[in-house]
Formats: sequence, C-alpha cells, structure tokens
Amino acid sequence: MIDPKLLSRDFDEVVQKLHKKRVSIELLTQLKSAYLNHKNLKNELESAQAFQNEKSRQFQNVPKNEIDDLKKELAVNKIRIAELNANVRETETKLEKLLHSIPNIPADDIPDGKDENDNLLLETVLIPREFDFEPKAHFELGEQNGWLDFERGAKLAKSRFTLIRGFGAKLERALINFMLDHNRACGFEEVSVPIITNSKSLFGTGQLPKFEEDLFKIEDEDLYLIPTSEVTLTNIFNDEIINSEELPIKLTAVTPCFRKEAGSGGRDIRGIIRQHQFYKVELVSITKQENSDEILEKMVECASSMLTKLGLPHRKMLLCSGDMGFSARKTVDIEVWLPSQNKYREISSVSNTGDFQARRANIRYRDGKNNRFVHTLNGSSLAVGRTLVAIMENFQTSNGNITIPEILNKYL
RNA sequence: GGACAGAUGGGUGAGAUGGCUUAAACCAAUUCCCUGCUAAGGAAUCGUAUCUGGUUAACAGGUACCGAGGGUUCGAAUCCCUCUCUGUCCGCCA
Repeated sequence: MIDPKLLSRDFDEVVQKLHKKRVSIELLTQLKSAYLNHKNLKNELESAQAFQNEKSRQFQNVPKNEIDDLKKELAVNKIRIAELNANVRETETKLEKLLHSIPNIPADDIPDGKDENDNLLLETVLIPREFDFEPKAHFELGEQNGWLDFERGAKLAKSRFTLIRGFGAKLERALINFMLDHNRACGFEEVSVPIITNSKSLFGTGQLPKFEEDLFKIEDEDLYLIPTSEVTLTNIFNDEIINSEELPIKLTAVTPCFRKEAGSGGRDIRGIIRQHQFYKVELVSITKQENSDEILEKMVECASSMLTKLGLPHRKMLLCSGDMGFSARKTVDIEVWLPSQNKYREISSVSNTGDFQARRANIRYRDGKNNRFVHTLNGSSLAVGRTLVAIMENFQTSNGNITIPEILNKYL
C-alpha cells in the first residue's frame, strides 16, 4: 500500500512514477479525490463528536431542570453523528478499495519498460557448457531415469502435479538441506512456518485482494494454502513494533508452495517447471529503511553463490517497471541456463518491497522516538523443482545419466 | 468436539456500584545528573493512529482505539449480544 498522504503532497510525482507501472492517471485522480473527500467528511464527524463529548461532560454539574433540554439537544446531534458516520464509512471503503489496488511505486533506478524484453542484464555467471549431442529436456531425462512420474501425479491430483521418485526424490531432499545450510551460513535463521494462512496475512504481503484467483482456498474457512512462504515469514511480525536493535531480521524457510497458475494457459505444460505444488526455499529480511537496498544485494548474492556452488550457469536481471510484481519497488531475477530450451529461465526472484507490505501488515520499528515502517524483502533462495530441472539438464551425459554436483555429495 | 476461565499500553498488572481513567502501580526503554570506569543512586520523559494550528520542528488542541463487531446510554475499558483467540480440564488423535 502506498502512502495516501503522498497523493495530496506530491501528486504529480506519484503519477509520473506509477505511470512506469502502467497505472492510469484517471485512477490516481480518483484516488486523490476519494482521499480528500474522506478527510473532509471525517473532520466534520469529529467536530460533531467533540460537541457530543463536551456536552456530555456537563451532565454532572448541570441543574436538574436543564437536563431535559440538554438531552434533547444531544439527541439531535446524535442522529447527525450516525449519519456522518455512515458516510465516512462509505467513503472509507471506497478509498481503501482504490488504495489496495495500486501497486508499489518503483525505485528511481528501475528501467522503464513493458515486459521481460526490457529487463536489464546485470551479470552473467559461469559459461553454459557445449554439448556434443542433442541435450534432452528434463522431463525426458526424468522419465528415463525413473525420477519423474507425471501420469501418476495427475492421477493422484490433477495435471501439474508430479510424483518424484527414487533418486530424484532423494536429490530434491538433498538440495533442500544444502540450500538451508547455505542460507544459514549467509546469516539467515531457519524457521518452520504454517503452510496454511489466513486472509489477513495474505493481504499483508499483497496477494489479496487482487490475486485471489491464483490461490487454493480451504472450503468454508478463512484459510488458504500459501503460494510462497514469503507470506508467513513476513507476517510473523504483523501488527508489531520491533526494537531497532533486532534489525535486520533475516529468515529462511522451506515449504511447499501452492499456486493455481490461473491464466498461465498452456505454458510450460510439460515437465515440472510450472507446477501447482512445489518446494521453495525462501529468504525474507525485515530491515530499517536505510539499509534495505544493501540487503537486497546480499540476498541476490546469497542465491547466486548457491547456483555457483552447484556449478549452474546463470545471470542476474534487473526487472523493468512493467515486469515487476505488484508489491515490489525493485526486483532482481536470477535466471538459470536450460540447455533443452536454449535459454535462461527464472529460478529465483529477489524483491525489495520497501514499506509497501509493512504498511499493509502494519510492521514498524522504533527509531529513537518515532515509529517507522520497516522495509521488507523477500527472495526465493531457489525454487527447488527448477533447480532439479537445471541439474538434470546441465549435467546430463549422452546416454541420459546425470552427474551430481560434488557439493551435494555429503547430502546424499 | 464438551465444560469452565480469560483477553487492558513494549512487558507484568489495577481498574465492584457506567462520567475528571488513555487508563494506576511496577518493570523495561529514552534523556539528563552524580561517579575516574563499571555497578549503584537521583531527576525527567514515555501507548497508537489520524486531523487542525505551528516553519514539514518543539509543542498545543480535536477524534478514534482497553481482542473484533454490534447494542443500551446524554456518557461505556466498565452493562448486554455475537464472533475470534488464548488458557485449563475431559474426550479424540499424528
């Protein structure tokens, strides 16, 4: 949630910055007038309440014969308060609805652009190997080695659910342990969180109300399967005021993630690149406002160095304004090389949301005398399934075997 | 799932009989004093949000908030209703 005060203070600047994120001026103008309208009505309500309070206080020392007159007067004012109150609520919900649909304002150094083609290459790490045979796709290798069973996954649930078996399952578990150890070495505390969460938490991190269609909801309950542990990790602190000595708080967790993938149509239908359920090791940082950018760099480095340890070629991309997510003010994607597709594919995404989520989830810290909103950052340390894909494809041999990165030996 | 109890500020915890209680007291915290340093001691400040005035400061004032939402009343932390959560006991269970 952006700061509504910015609208009355620096309207033109907000318009200009959010234009980069494809938010229309009309919407922002609407929002501004809703804000001012609500403010005026609220002022009116408050003076009526002040009147009521002041007169009520007189009751104890007013002569008995004047009490009836006073009561009459206040009865009238009470009706006015009720009316104003109804109006204020109406304008408030209208304002909130608008406010909640506005994405975060991008940071100043974000390239303006429409989609992934306008992203900025920051760095390439490791050179993709040359194959002297036609590299196979992970789903072929997976079936050949008995690691991936798509038909039975679909039988058990539906398409986009996959059974991982035998050494594949063991490798997945090894990867998880490797990643968590790596993150711990980067200074992140390991947490085990619920993988079901309520609407308040999902609102806090920005998944609700706008992206409900991508969530699996528990029937008849105010509960959802988490789409990422970012939701539960970040909301650990909602409605809290954190002592500034405790910052930055750096957390890591592994959880299954659940996504409906509504609107992704037939994309990546084969294989395990895009699943309804997948394991992801996540990083979340809660920081003071002044060091979130620096922590973003560190988180990107933490994820990137993990891929380097695994020997996987990858690159870092600074996302352009049009390709960034709803809550982000700055995002760096890490893309891993997939030989079968002959291109880089997203395996990690690290975002600084600034105070956008903190404002929604009401997470603050005490900075001397003042309470300020924290900055929250989140990043996939790596999507486990996609890492599995990358290992299979990059380290396949001509007969379809897969060489396992040495660093994983002690986890197998 | 059944029975009972509870929910107050950063923490602990007072607030029969509704009004001067946004809320005592204690702890923590911040600032200052004292001390060569540490410890101890003393003084002051100290809920959140929002609006108005003031130089976007200090500060002053208004409003709302004592789990959430309704109700009664001129007036509710205090009375009534609904919900949520927590604790304890019983039942069930990995």
